[in-house]
Amino acid sequence: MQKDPPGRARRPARGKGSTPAPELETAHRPRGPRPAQGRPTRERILDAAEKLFARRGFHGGSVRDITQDAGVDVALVNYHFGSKQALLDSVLTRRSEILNAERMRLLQACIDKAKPGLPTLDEVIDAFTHPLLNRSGRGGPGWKAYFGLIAQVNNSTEFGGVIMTKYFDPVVRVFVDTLRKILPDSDPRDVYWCYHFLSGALTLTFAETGRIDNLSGGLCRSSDLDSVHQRLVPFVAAGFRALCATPSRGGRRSKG
Amino acid sequence: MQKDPPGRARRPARGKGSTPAPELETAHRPRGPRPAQGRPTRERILDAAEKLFARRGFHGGSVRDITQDAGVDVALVNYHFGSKQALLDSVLTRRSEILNAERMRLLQACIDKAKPGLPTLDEVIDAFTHPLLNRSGRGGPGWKAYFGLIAQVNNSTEFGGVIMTKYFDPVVRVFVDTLRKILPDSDPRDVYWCYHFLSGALTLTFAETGRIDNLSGGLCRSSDLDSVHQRLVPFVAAGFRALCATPSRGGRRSKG
DNA sequence: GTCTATAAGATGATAGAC
DNA sequence: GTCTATCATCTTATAGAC
Repeated sequence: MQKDPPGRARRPARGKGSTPAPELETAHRPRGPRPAQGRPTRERILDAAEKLFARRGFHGGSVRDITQDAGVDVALVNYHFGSKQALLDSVLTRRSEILNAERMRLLQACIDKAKPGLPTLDEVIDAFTHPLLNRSGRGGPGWKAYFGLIAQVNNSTEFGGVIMTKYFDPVVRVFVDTLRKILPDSDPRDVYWCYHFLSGALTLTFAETGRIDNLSGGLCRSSDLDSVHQRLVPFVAAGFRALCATPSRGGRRSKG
Repeated sequence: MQKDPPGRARRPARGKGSTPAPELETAHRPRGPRPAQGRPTRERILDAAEKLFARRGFHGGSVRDITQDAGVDVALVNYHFGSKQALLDSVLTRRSEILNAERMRLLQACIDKAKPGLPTLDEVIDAFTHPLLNRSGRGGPGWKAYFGLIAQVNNSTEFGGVIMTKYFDPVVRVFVDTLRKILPDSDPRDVYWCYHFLSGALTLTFAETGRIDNLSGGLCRSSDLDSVHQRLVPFVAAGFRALCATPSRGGRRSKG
């Protein structure tokens, strides 16, 4: 139920092929000060929004901060995206599509490789986590910021349920279904809760808060995502095996 | 280095015994409209802040929203706490002290019980997680909101490192030290990372976003914290065992 | 597509009466 | 300890010139 911006197109049509040539300073541009660096305004805004939303949250990063960081005019957020909320949506969409495609590709690859059998638990968990941790660690500052934002969204009462569901759960369903095939005796509820634990452990990693650095006296570094990945996969796999190897009807382990 | 509020005490002295009697409407109060329900203004503000910070984040919950929800005047936040940031600090302190005390008590109890041996992994993890999940599930709406806030703070780039360290790491250190005694052959880095995974899985649970409800088609409910606890302890314990049973020098499992 | 200018209201914080 | 009133600034968003 968003207010409809009167008398103007919400999203200007944009042929994907018509991306402006990356020239720096040419002849006569009407007035524009900074479509600079050959990066289109739209992308500049997305980059800055990603960075500031990650740093200070959706409410903490203002449209003014964002446009200032992007080096473009304040009004251009509303011109290109329609509203601040719609800007957040665009930020999340941009990279989630890339990630979802890669995750599906990797999952399918390890399923195919194992045929006519099934892939191992570790292989599937790896296909699910590696695209994310790898890009956060090696994809550059944009990806790093994106995952920092995901970390906050996932744990947010306000956004967690809707946004994560919308952008990631289609792929998560395929992932969970595969896991259930590998763990045929499991109670489906156990599998879902194990996925939940994986999600929490993974997204806290994205936040790179530096807490573990302090806690461990420098032994561990938040930014060392390879070390995390090396450990996250066997940690989670062991958890899945502990809970999902048996049917566990009627509740496990009552306490007290 | 916060600005020093000129010419006024930042925190008015407050004898703990002098809590006003819980009368509803008596004779002649000078002008006050709502110290109502026998709940002191300070507490009313803390309750409302907790609720709104949990719902919309620190930046998303305004001082005006908070005081309106508390039914008190806007100016009273600055009178009682000095600033919005200081209000957040007070919100976090209030319940963390209770939790830390209970966690230490439970941990010590299971250490004593096991003497001259050591407690089990499951017992220690239970002592660490049960006070939180139990209060979130049965402590009432104030506790529920508090943990929702913790969920966001833990995954926040802005606050995660400083705030979690300040309020919880003293107890976490004791916890980790105990775990290392139980897992004498482990690489300390593995133990820290396992704690990190536990922290992520636990705090995502606090957020109760409803995502798992949707994903599981209603099989799991975010609000069913007993089910989570039942599974979290063995999940995490299995993860610890998988990683921390061996010294693992020189990095485990290289991938590709 | 980008700019200037501004609307219309929200924000954190303070001074001073009571 | 609580109120009224207000400050100075920031907020998202829009209208219209170029």
